[in-house]
Formats: sequence, C-alpha cells, structure tokens
Amino acid sequence: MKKEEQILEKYLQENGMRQSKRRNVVLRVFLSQEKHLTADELYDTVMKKDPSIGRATVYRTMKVLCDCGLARETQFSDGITYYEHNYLHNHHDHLVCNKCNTFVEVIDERIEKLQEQMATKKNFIPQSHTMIIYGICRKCAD
Amino acid sequence: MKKEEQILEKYLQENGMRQSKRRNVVLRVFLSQEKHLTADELYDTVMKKDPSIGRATVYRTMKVLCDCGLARETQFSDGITYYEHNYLHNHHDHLVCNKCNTFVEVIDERIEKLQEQMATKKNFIPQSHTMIIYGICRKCAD
DNA sequence: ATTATTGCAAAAAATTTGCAAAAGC
DNA sequence: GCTTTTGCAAATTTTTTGCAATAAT
Repeated sequence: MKKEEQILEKYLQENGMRQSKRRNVVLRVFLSQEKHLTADELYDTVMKKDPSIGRATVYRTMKVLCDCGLARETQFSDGITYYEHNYLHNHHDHLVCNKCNTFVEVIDERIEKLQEQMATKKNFIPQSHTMIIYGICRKCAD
Repeated sequence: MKKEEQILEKYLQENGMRQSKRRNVVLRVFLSQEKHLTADELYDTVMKKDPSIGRATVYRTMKVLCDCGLARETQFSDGITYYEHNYLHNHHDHLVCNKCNTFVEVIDERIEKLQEQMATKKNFIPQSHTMIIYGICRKCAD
C-alpha cells in the first residue's frame, strides 16, 4: 500500500470518517498525475475509471485530501482552483506567463526564510503561503 | 479633476473608448474606499449613488480600471476577486488569518528584490506578483 | 450620424448542498 | 444496525454575454 493511502487512512480514522472505494479512485487518479489539476480535469479522468462517480464526490474528496495534507489548492488569476501534490513534493511557488499562460515551479530558500521572518515579526504564525509571479516567459519574450 | 480621472480619460481616448457618467460613478466609489472590495460590495455602494447602474457595468468598469492600471485584482483562498487601489499605493502583499479571515498588508523590500532576482535568473520577465501568507493572526493565537 | 455603453435578464462556469439510497464498520 | 458516504439534480455564487435601447462624440 502506498504511503499516501496510509496517510489518508489515518486521517479518516482520526476524524471518524470511513474509507470508500470511490474516494480511493479519486486519490489514485490524483496521485497518478504529476501536473496541477482542476476539479473538472480530475472528474474527467475519474469518470473513465469509474463512470458511477459524480462531480460532487470529486470536490468532496479533494477537500479531504487538502485537509489531510496530501493536496493543496492554488488559484491563478483565472479564478479556477487547481490542485497539486503536497506530500513528498517540496513546496514551491510559480512563475506564470501572461502571454501563453504556462507556468514553471520555483523555490528560493532565501525568500522562504524571509517570509517566515517577516510574518513572525508581525506577530503572525505562518502556516502556508502562495506566491505567484506573473510576467513574460523566455519563449514569449522573443 | 483628480489625477486618477485623468489617467482613465487618457486610457479611454487612446483605446477608442468614450467617457460615461456611470463609469465615473464606479470609479469614484472605488476611489473613495480604502479597503479591498469585491464586485458585490462595490455594486451595493454604487447602487446607493445611482440605482440605475447594473452589476454588469460594475464588472465591466473594474476590468477597465485594471487595464489602465488604477486597480488590481487579488484572489484570496475564498475564490472571490477583490479589487484594490494600484495608483499611488505602494504594492503590497498580504497576511491572511485562517481563523478570522482578516488580513493585513505587508511589504518587505528584501523579498521584493529576491523575487525580481529569482525570476530574472529563470529567464522570466516579472511584471507583477501576488504573495499571500496564510496563518494565525495575533488575536486568534491566544 | 455613428459607434460605444448600458441595463436587464439570461447564460455560463465553478462549487455546494439536500436528500434518499447505498456502502462501510 | 447505525452512521457515513454517495449520486443526482437542484441551488448558489460569481462573472460574462447578447441585445435592444440609450448616451457620447
């Protein structure tokens, strides 16, 4: 059994929730994709595995996955919620191209440190963050 | 006449658009409020000034204000679009409390510098960014 | 006069919810 | 058996759009 499934199982147990086949299908489809996914894209793929699974279950399951720390939500400027892996995947931020809308993941430890420092100085206990830099990517700059 | 109105006027002229009373009402209501506003809050206030103005006009006007640089959009984790001033207001980021949902504006020049540096190193031309740190605020920490 | 802007209502898009039926423990 | 989970469809919420009427230049 995958580590991720164990994490989910533990979370469910601790919160008086039950395991279910459909929730596991959503989990596995989510884990099998390395990209950022919208609820809709996830639903499409889940449908192919098990057509009996509805949209609401995908939304409800992703909420659980976020709560137990396996997934996290990010919103780009299009207003749609994207889900990305959050376990054994280093936290990262994004550079989003204003022209072609592609993005790359980035991480800068110096920025991470300063973010923590700054929040703490403001008497704020940081738990997570999103940082998105919009601009023009290499390809579109030519 | 306010500087902001001149900026809008210039933008409209350069883009073959016309001035209009209703657009000006939305602009003035937006300028009169110092906080972050949702389209809905804006609509409520605009309605009181001029009940003949519809929701669509508020949305369309805010789009124009963003395009001409007077406003900017930010999305917190609630998925709703907030509009904030972008002219003669220093750029800033946000600390959002996960418990009470209040936020404070912050700015850290060292982070700003590093963001620029990092993007450039990735062959990316940065144009704008959003950085939101979620956590627990001073009040909710007790 | 010509063309942009608007209100309105309807459409779209994304997500949530109520509820009876099915599934897990 | 009791309680959680689910599908479905309907409801909500936020934003966009089509169009005929109106306003700006």
